[in-house]
Amino acid sequence: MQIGALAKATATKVETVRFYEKAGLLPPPARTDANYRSYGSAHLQRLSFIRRARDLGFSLDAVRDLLELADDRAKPCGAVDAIASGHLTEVERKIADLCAMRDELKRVIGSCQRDTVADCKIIETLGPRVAADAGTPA
Amino acid sequence: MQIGALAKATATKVETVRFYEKAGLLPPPARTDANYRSYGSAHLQRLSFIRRARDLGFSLDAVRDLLELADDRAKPCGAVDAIASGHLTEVERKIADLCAMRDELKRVIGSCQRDTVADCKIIETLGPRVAADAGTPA
DNA sequence: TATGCACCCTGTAGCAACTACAGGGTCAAG
DNA sequence: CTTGACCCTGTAGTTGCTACAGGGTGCATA
Repeated sequence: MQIGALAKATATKVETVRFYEKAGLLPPPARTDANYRSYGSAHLQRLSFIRRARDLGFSLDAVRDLLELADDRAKPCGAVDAIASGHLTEVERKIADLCAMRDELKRVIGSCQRDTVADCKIIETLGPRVAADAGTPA
Repeated sequence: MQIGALAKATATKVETVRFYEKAGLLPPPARTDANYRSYGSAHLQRLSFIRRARDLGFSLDAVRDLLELADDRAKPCGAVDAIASGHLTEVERKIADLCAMRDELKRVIGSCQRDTVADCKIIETLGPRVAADAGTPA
């Protein structure tokens, strides 16, 4: 299987496959006489794993750790759980941050019904209407 | 006002202030004899504006556009609204994506009560249990 | 006066996680 | 035998900073 076929099978760009190899996530495959990468089903499985983990928002570092754990079937499952739970916490934090942004944006957008920037509540909210005194500017 | 004071007043790092200047968000201030940047209240206002917009998640490009609009008080307010609304849509999309991630993560994490990676549901979910056949691997 | 320290300067390199290109080689079909 | 689709390496770009390295400035204190 050439890199293009592997990429297509996993909905990944060819450049990204090579990037994962360089990043140490995907082991370097055998090469043909023409120096083309030649992949087998083990690579397909591994890249699928990487894609799924990335889709769940795991960082490349986390994916590397998960792959290492997955490779040693005797390792304790708790380590996997710890990575996933830590990531879940992080995702929940991001959601909370974004929800706060969303609420504030909605509040700000809803407050403006004027015509020009001079009266715009949005601009007003962003920059406090301090007297346009320059102090010691330029 | 020196760069350090401006930075402190806006909870910004000194390097970030210089970065905003290079990025064209903050106009270059006057310099002292020693070539130190010298800021006035106009700069303080502008940097505050930038910070607030950034806290709301606007990109630097969007902030640049907002600043341009804010500078011309005759401009129509609708342009501001368009930028903010577009950003709100984007934020809502991100929230939806993250919530989907969170739900899936919770599902996956909750499903595993085993001891080792061999039985771990999390790993199982990430890599489909295809027979560990290598096909034409290395 | 010296010297130490906090502050300032420029310019560049690094982070994540790719993506895109430049400038080539390979291979099968028409 | 040429066209096109594929492959190769290596580097630079993206966003929004952050962190140096390698200097200069300015004030207070011993």
